[in-house]
Amino acid sequence: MDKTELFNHFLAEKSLKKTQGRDNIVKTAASMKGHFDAEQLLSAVKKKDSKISRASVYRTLPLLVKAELVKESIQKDGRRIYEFSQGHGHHDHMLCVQCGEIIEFRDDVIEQRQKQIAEKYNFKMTDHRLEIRGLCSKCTP
Amino acid sequence: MDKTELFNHFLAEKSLKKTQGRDNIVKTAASMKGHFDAEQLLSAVKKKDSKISRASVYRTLPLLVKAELVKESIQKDGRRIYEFSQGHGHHDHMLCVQCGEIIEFRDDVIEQRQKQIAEKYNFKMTDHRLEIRGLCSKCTP
DNA sequence: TTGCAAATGAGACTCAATATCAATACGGAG
DNA sequence: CTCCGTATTGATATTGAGTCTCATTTGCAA
Ligand SMILES: [Zn+2]
Ligand SMILES: [Zn+2]
Ligand SMILES: [Zn+2]
Ligand SMILES: [Zn+2]
Repeated sequence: MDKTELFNHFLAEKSLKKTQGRDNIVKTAASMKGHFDAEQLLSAVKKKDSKISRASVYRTLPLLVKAELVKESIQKDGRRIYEFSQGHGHHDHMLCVQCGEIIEFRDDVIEQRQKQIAEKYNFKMTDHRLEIRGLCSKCTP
Repeated sequence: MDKTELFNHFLAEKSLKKTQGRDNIVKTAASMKGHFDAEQLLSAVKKKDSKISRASVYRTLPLLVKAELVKESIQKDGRRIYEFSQGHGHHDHMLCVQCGEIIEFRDDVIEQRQKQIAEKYNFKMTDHRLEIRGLCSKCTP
């Protein structure tokens, strides 16, 4: 089942309607390489449907996040960025404050440890976000 | 050396001036319990000096962060929140999405592991942020 | 004290994100 | 398939945290 279909199932489950706008948005999001923000996605969608509105993109992005097709993260300046989940599952980020490069990683020790910590506090973890900031190898003097 | 003095030293080092406004802001920040945002701090400072401007608070907060007297974090909605460093050092957060409670924790296994991951990528970590989201014990059905 | 750069207050401004609302399009009932 | 109620949309106004501007004030060193 491909990503677009998955989204249609999600819409059906939630009694939301399958519309041309939403379809264009998922397909475009799926075609984005790497990280993008709402405005970049809007521009991209406009190439297919010049009448799409900014509001529709801003309204659809949270749906894609809920459907787990898109991952949202928040930068230091508070702006939201997204990336389409190309099936490579959960991962965390290292962000270079100099050149902006984003390195993705996944460490099972950390993942596991978080579960243990949550348990210790009787906290029911739904998700988490780990961002390591600093300088990447290219930017280290 | 108390926190206010520490800030004065910081100002001197950076050739910044010690002013009444900055003094009121540090002292007020130091008296804040738990987490607060810029507007809450502004209100609090206004009780001592009704003429303090929003801009001064917004200009001073980054100084407090640089001076390591205040810790800044960014919420899921992009807003910045702060907390005065009562000397209890680095810690990460668990945030209850239901009631908003913030649980602080520190886990050395995770702290250590992050250093190792950064090293593996020749990444020079300056700081990091880990936020675990979910439901606290009081909000679990 | 004097002089000047730094800092301030007040408010204009920015810009991502949200809200509004009339017009439109979806999709289930018939 | 057609009809109808409602979810969705586009266009635009509005919000709100945070930043910028600039005339005025303040700190501080000579
Ligand atoms: Zn993780
Ligand atoms: Zn870099
Ligand atoms: Zn940590
Ligand atoms: Zn709770």
